[in-house]
Amino acid sequence: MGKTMTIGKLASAVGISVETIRFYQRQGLVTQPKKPLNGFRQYHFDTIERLKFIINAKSLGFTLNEISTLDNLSSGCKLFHDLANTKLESIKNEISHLHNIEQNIKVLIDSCSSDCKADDCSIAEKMYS
Amino acid sequence: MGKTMTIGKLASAVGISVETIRFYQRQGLVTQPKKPLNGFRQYHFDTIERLKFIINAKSLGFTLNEISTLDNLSSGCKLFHDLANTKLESIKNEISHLHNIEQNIKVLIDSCSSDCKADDCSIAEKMYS
DNA sequence: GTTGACTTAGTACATAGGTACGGAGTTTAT
DNA sequence: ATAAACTCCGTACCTATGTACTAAGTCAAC
Repeated sequence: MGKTMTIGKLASAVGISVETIRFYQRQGLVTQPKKPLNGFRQYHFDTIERLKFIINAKSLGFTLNEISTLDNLSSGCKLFHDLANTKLESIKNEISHLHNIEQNIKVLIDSCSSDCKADDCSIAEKMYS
Repeated sequence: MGKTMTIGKLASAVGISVETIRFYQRQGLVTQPKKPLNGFRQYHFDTIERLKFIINAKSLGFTLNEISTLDNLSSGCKLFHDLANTKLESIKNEISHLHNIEQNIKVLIDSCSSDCKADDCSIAEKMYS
């Protein structure tokens, strides 16, 4: 018998909730161990690493769907490289989109004093056009 | 009789779907005119402006909930100024969050060649920790 | 040997912003 | 006058990521 644990221990070992682990199981991101006689499933130590991988990938902006296509890195990192480059592009796009919005909001904010009649407010002029 | 139109004309006037206008009505963002005898509601011309306001606000990153608290600009633009400043802050935060992610992904991408064995891959080292 | 903490499975709920569908009535164009 | 296009209302569905809850069974501690 190696290092195994129940789902609760696993959850606190990686700092997420039991419900979240179950959810990842339903999504196919984590495999569910077989049910033993007493009914309490035993999770292998490796599952901690798998969950950490998922958590790290999420923090890098990967969706659960994307993570599920990665499976893991044990067969080399080419897949990861490719997905990471794609993600990098989409993040750059998001950033420039947000920069645009930022600029537009700044222009609006600066375009009139902080409280004016609607009739001569250039914010109104811009927002209703 | 002033300028009124059915929902379909309204929708094509502002370039969104009928379903979306109905959705905005359900959300309380647009008021629904009374039902006349023939059953086909007539929308006032002003509703075009209201919808344009909503569409513009959305493109500035405001949520429908936020837009509903704005109501409109006819009572001065102070409310709008305040919300816009708050939104500007949150957009700046989002941008810096994305910049962080961008940096982290770049580091990962550069940290190993594009295809290596899992054992000596520094990506794996970082993703499983 | 009882109390409290834990696990099981399944299902419902939540957010945000819509999209899609169905059947019945109405209007418009030819 | 008839067919196509439009409108009405209500409801269900969609993505993404979980959270909450129930009822029943089990384990561990004192």
